[in-house]
Amino acid sequence: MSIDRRSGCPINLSLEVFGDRWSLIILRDMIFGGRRHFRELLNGSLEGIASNILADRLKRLMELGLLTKADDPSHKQKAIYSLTEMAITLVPIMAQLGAWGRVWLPVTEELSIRAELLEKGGPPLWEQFMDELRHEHLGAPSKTPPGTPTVRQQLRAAYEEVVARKAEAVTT
Amino acid sequence: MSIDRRSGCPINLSLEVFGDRWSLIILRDMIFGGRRHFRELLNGSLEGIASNILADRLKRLMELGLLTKADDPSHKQKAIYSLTEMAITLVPIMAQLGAWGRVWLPVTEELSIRAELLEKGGPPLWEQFMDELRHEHLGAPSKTPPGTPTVRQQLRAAYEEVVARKAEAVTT
DNA sequence: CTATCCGATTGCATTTTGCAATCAGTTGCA
DNA sequence: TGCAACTGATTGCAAAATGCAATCGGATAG
Repeated sequence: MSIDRRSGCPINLSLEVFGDRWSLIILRDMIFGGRRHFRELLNGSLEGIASNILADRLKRLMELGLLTKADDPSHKQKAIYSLTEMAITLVPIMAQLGAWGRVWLPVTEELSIRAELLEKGGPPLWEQFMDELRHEHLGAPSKTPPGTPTVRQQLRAAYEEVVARKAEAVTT
Repeated sequence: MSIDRRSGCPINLSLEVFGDRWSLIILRDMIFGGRRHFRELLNGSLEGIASNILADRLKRLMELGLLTKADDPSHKQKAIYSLTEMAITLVPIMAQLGAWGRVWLPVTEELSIRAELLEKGGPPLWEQFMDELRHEHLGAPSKTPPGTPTVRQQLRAAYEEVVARKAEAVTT
């Protein structure tokens, strides 16, 4: 499978890669949610993707060079999906999409806190995050000093904090 | 028409707005190509959009608050479409999409030179461009000093330069 | 032995898209 | 006045994509 190439315009070609309702959602869950397995992506996604669509998109994203698949050594039937450098460099796009959506669309606070953190951190934080993803998915040596909290930890902590605050607001 | 709201995630909601093959192409032609009329969008797009799809997307983008429509005083049948602030703030997303596509996809040089210029100019150039779009589409006073070449002029000049150089390469 | 989990695949109904033809009203020109 | 060209669309129809539920054979845990 390859893209249609309706034109050689970079924006058009980018849209041909992930200008559909699911490809970028899957990549979002892998990048920000840390999901690597079929079932994690199937059941973990808030939006409820169908299994046939998920299978099709994973295949497509592999053929386009955004993902790779490998056997999970812990389980003969499990496949583990990894992001390629091509997919990791989508982080700035994700950050901008999140920032725009947060301003203009009816987002929920729990889910937009990550976009806010990513926006506030700016390009340096994006770089740190991409470095971590290269470490996780490509086995690259991490350049961040030991002891530094990972971006994913920060994102998770920010999310938990909002959820806890909301729960408290209900009980009081 | 409103979006489905499969989830309150900013990235998901952004995708629900322009996660299809045409909406962002139309906005690209309006933003970078300066097109404001139905026929300009129909015939000018490199990708060849069908008229029914164009009509549908224009309607949808209006309902979502990204475009407005007004009568063209010069012609009783002409409609002129304008970008809203919501659409103008897509410029950073367009820039990132273009930058990513330029690196990873088989873009043509003529069409990617604009993405390159936008990338090199960075956020300050994006801001200047958005200011110009607010002037053109919203009637806002322009903050750029008189005499400064507009971003669209720069984009056009860069494009012409590449085309001319290519033509020369053929004849020599 | 069996219930559960694994990554998918199948069949089918619904929705979206692509394409060509066409619409009624407006305009420019002879 | 007449007529061709142009305006923003709309219609009908075929093809493709999507959504949904059920199911597959193999692997694993108890």
